[in-house]
Amino acid sequence: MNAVTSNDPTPDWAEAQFHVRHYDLASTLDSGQAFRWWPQDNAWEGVIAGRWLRLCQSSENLLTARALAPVADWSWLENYLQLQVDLDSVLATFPDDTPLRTAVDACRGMRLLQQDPWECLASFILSSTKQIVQIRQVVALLCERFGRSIPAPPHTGPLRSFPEPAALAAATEADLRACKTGFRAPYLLAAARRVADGSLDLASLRARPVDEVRDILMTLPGVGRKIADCVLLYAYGFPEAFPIDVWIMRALKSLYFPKRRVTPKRLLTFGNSYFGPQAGYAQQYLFHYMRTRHPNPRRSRRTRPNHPPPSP
DNA sequence: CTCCAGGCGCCTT
DNA sequence: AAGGCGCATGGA
Repeated sequence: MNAVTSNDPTPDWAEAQFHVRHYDLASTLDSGQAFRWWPQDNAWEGVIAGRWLRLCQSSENLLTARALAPVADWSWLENYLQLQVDLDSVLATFPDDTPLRTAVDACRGMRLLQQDPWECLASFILSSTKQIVQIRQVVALLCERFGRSIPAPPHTGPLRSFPEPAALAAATEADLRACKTGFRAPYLLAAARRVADGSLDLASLRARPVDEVRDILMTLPGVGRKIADCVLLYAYGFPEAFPIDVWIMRALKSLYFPKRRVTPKRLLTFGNSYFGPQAGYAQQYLFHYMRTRHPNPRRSRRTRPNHPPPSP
C-alpha cells in the first residue's frame, strides 16, 4: 500500500497508486456509508477533505487516486479508505455461521471507511426514514447551497465542499427545509449550532470510551441509538458499534431466526451481543448483502388481482 | 392509489 | 418499560 507519486516535476494535479489486498472499492464506496461518491467511467469520483478526488481500482490489488492539486502526503486518504486494516484478521473474529459466511462471500473486500465526524453526523441525521438515493440528493442540495466552492475538473459541474457547521448554523430552518430535509431540519440546525459554538467538540470525542461518545452524541435532538452508532462506526472507527436499522432487523430475523417467533427486543439484544469485537464490520456485510441480494419483500406481493373487478 | 424508507421524540398505557 | 403514532418527501 505504498504510495507512488507522479514524477511530473511541476504537476497541477496529483496521482498516487496504492497496493492493496482484499479490497473492494466499489462496494466500499457504494454501501450506504458515505453519500458523495458517484461512478464515472469505471472509476469513482467524490469530494472528501474539501477536494475533488477520482478513485479507480485498476486491478485487483491496485488503487489509483487522482486529485486536482499537488498532494505532498496521502495519509489522509489512506486513513479514509482504511488501507492499513488487515481484513482477514477482522473476518477471523466473526462468529462462524452460514448467514455471515454468505454475506461476506457476496462482497468480500468491502471495508468500513473512516469519515469526517461532522459530515458523517450531519448526513446520518438526515437519513431517518429516507432511502439512500434520497439521502444522497439532500446532501447534494446542502452542499450546493451551503458548501464552499472548490476546484473541479472540466467534465463535472461546479463543485462544493460539505458545508461547515458554521455555514449551516447561520441558516434558518426554512433554508434547510428548502433542501428537502423535511422534519429533520431542526435536528440538523441544532447539531450545527452545537458544533459551531464549541459546546460539542467532535474532534475531542475520538479519545473517549465508546459508550461515553454514544451518550454525548445522543444528547443531540434527532440522534438516537442507531444514528449515534453510525457515527461511532463510520467516523470514529469504533469497530464494535452495531447500527441496527430496518434492514439489519430484517437480516437478523430472516437469517438467524427463520420461521420462529422473535420479539424486536430479542433481536436487538441478539444483534448487540452476538457478533463480537468487530460487530460493525459484520453489520456492514449483512446490510450490503440484504440490500443487494434480498429484494424488498414488498416487491414479491402481487400488484394486480388475477380478475380485476368490473368497472362501475 | 398505498406502502415504505439506513429513526426519533413524544404521548399513551 | 413498552408500544403507537406523526413527521416531510419521494420511490416503488
